[in-house]
Amino acid sequence: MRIGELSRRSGVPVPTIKFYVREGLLPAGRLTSPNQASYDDGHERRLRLIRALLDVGGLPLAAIGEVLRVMEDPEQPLFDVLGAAAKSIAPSRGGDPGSELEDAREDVAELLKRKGWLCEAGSPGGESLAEVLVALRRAGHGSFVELLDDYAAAAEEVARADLDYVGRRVAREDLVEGVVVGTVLGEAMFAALRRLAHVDASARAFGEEARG
Amino acid sequence: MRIGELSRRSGVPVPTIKFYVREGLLPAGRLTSPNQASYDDGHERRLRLIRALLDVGGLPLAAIGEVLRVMEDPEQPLFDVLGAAAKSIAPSRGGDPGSELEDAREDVAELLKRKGWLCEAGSPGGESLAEVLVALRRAGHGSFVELLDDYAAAAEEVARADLDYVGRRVAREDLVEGVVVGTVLGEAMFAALRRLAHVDASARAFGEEARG
DNA sequence: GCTATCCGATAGTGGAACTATCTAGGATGG
DNA sequence: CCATCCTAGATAGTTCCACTATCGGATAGC
Repeated sequence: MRIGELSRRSGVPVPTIKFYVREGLLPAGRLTSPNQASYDDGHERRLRLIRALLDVGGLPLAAIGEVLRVMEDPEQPLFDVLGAAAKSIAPSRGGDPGSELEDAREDVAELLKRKGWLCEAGSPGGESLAEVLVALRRAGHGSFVELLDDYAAAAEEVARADLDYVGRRVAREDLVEGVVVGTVLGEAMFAALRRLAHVDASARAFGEEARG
Repeated sequence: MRIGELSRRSGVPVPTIKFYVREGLLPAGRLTSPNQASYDDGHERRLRLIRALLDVGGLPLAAIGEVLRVMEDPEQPLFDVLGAAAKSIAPSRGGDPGSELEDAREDVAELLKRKGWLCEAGSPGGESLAEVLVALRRAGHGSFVELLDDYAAAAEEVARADLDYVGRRVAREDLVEGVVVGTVLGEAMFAALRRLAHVDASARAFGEEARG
């Protein structure tokens, strides 16, 4: 197919497709003549993945590029694919390190020990968590961390479900994509469900009269 | 205190504070003379909240402004504060509505019925969820929705914990802030925990050798 | 009086994600 | 074989967002 059809099928404008090719997010089409190229289903699939990660996952294009590069490389151990997906999500906010972050990192390490989780506190997730704890304290809501254990228990459940999902895939390509999609879109899915659960929980707690 | 000290205490540059005042995110200081103003702890607190929502929550300033406006208005029912916080998070992506979204909305309605949740499918959370389902299907990972029920169960747990947290607050101001912080930063906290849980779960499933 | 700081206003910056335009060439129906 | 539309590749421009810089006065505190 030519770029016009790819655009029609995927819903992405032609100039945007060209832009993604320039940015290295999408492989160029196979040239059939100096100014004519053909695209296949792989391009369409890739394009849909990019849009999903961008629109729903909210990842910046640069992060999407990194994830795709790791995904594509068959040399990369699967473990690193998961790591890359996780790392790309982290907004990587900068700020003065300070002792607050140190304290938070210790809290994270304690949590991991308490739960017996097999991961280091220095991993991307651990760093993100420490940053969240710092932000909570700086915003005057340090007591929110009391919910850490409840949250962790729920996260464990979700992670089990996620792993079950990717475990069902056989081809490496599918598996890798499953990890990425699961990590990124799963986050959005859970966030939406959590908001719905909030509505339900507060309707039950405060009663229907709170709506009027 | 004057703006310089506010800046030092909060870690936000003076021009940025002025910018936030211009944008209506932060009330102006109390003028003590035509070109001199004084700021108090409330300003500092507000500033920390803005930075937390911006840096960790990733909310755009416009959304933060809306949330703050709802928070400040004592006329607003608490229920709406939660709604505003939830709505602001939704990335509000636009695209052709299509029948895909209709189908997804039905799936959401079915889920709510199945779980017996007291909320309408048309709420912000429901719309977000429907959009995620559409994105999953468009990306060729429609089977990921099989995890919906597991995710929903975990979301229920988290929501219970959240409500417990805000329920402990007495003053309306604190309560409202608790809702906002809980909604926004709680999401980031859970996301980080989920990534840690992924590492743990895959370490257990694939064994330690997967690291090398 | 002197220097650091401040107020308010206006204009400029840099990054992200496109979008527009242009040239030169190819595809295709009649 | 010609008119019309499509295409590749290149360059430049746009929009939005979150700041950041600069300026002309005025004030604080010694």
